[in-house]
Amino acid sequence: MREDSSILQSVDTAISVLMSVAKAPDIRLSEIARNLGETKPRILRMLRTLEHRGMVQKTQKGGFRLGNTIIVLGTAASTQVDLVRIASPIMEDVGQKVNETVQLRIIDNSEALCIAKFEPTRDLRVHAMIGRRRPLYAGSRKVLLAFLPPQVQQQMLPEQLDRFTPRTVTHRPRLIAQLEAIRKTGHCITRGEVSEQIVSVAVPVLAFDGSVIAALNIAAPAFRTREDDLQHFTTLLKDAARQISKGLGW
Amino acid sequence: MREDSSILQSVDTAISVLMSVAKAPDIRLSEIARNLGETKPRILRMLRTLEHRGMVQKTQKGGFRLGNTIIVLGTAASTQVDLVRIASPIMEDVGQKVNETVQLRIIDNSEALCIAKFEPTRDLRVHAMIGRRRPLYAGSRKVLLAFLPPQVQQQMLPEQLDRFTPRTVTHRPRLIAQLEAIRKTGHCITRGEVSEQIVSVAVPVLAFDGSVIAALNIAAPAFRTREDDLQHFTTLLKDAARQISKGLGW
DNA sequence: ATTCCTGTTACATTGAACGTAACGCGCTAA
DNA sequence: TTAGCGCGTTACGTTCAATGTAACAGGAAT
Repeated sequence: MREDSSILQSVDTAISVLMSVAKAPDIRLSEIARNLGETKPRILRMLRTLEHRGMVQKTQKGGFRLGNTIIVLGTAASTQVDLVRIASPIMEDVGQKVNETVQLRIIDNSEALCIAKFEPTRDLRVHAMIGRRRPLYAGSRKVLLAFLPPQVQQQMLPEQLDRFTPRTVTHRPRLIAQLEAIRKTGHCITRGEVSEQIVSVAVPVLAFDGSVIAALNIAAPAFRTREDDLQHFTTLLKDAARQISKGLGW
Repeated sequence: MREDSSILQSVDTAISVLMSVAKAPDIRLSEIARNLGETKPRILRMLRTLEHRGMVQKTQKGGFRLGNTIIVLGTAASTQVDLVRIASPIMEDVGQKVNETVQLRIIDNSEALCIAKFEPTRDLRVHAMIGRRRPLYAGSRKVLLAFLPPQVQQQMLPEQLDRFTPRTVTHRPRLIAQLEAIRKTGHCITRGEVSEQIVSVAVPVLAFDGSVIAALNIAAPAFRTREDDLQHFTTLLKDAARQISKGLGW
């Protein structure tokens, strides 16, 4: 684990502070310091600086939460990141049609990171959350792995494949075989690999150069999803992914 | 202009770099350095650090734009900042009813800052933008000034009140008189003070302690807005503001 | 071939950022 | 009441992280 010398430590830990506040609203100075293993004066200086720029703000209780500047930056980011900007209306469209949850996920730091979502208004639905990270090997998000060179796949996978449910694939050769199947069919259907009673269909989204940059998926409660629904989902997703890829210049 | 000693300069300018990227997508390293009056190696280190954490990312052209981490933080901020979280659905509701643009603005750094918006789908509509800053004295956003102590009002106003249109109020005593009227009626209607042919109605939003923390407004093209529409807007806005204030604990 | 941009690296200097220690304050418990 | 413990905060002397300078390589335009 070589620390890159061209990284500014104070900026880096200021970002860590920001992430701490994002994760736990109303968090206190001391707790941030404890979590990050830093001294209180240091974190105090960080928070003062961040507050001065509106990145965080004090709450009535004396804790901290994210500030207005972050909202402004976040809005700007949504229009700047091509993938999110282009995919959002298309995801909305698919979501309305199937009345189920749609998510867009990318590989980030050897994990799957949700960067856009659509949730239907019905009472019982699969919950999705922008910013949530999950392992790459469990659930339909494994499409993200499928089209990578085998060597890179290995780097992305942890030593140990943790089990979430009885259906989680923790056997490496079995996973490799599944990836092969995904490459053949161009999509991935999983049932209850991460949460019981949830089925998910995912397809890859291609970047301008033809590489896989994201996975687009529909997740739904198993009890109301029949086999022909899954076929329908797959068709819709493949079409949507094609539109997104086209928007990205592929 | 004393520089506060408890502010970390490298973090502070890293935030400035972030703002530069937000303002101008695809901006290049050299341009950021030029705009901020910093050296290239310094900005290079900033960008490397920010990129390493996903706050910015390189574009195909070699420039920089905001990254995925900012999207994640922005989403978290929207749920953490009470004002935005509570106001959003209410604004949506008002916007649907009147089929015109609704905005929520706060005072930030002696300017009005838009932190939430609703835009109707119709072709001709008033454009709104989260993050846009405008002077406090022009247009219906002057409600933000109306309920401040006179001394603070003076601090918020620039030396010179710039003119946007023939209708912009640049005469200080006239502005003071208008603020008095706003305090009496509890709302503000302006016509073409910032852009010709746009009318705007705004009401104050009260925080948990009864202070004015935001202005909620509807902006519409003048030609399709009759006098009784404005009355209708005012009624809706006052009701919406009351709901938001209640949600904030007032 | 020359000029003028980029982005980048190397390195010696220095002051910004650091940790330690101590403080005041508001709790809760004794 | 007193003691204890957590909080946020301040002051200060030390030090190494961050800095600017200078020089470099590559590309585009002249």
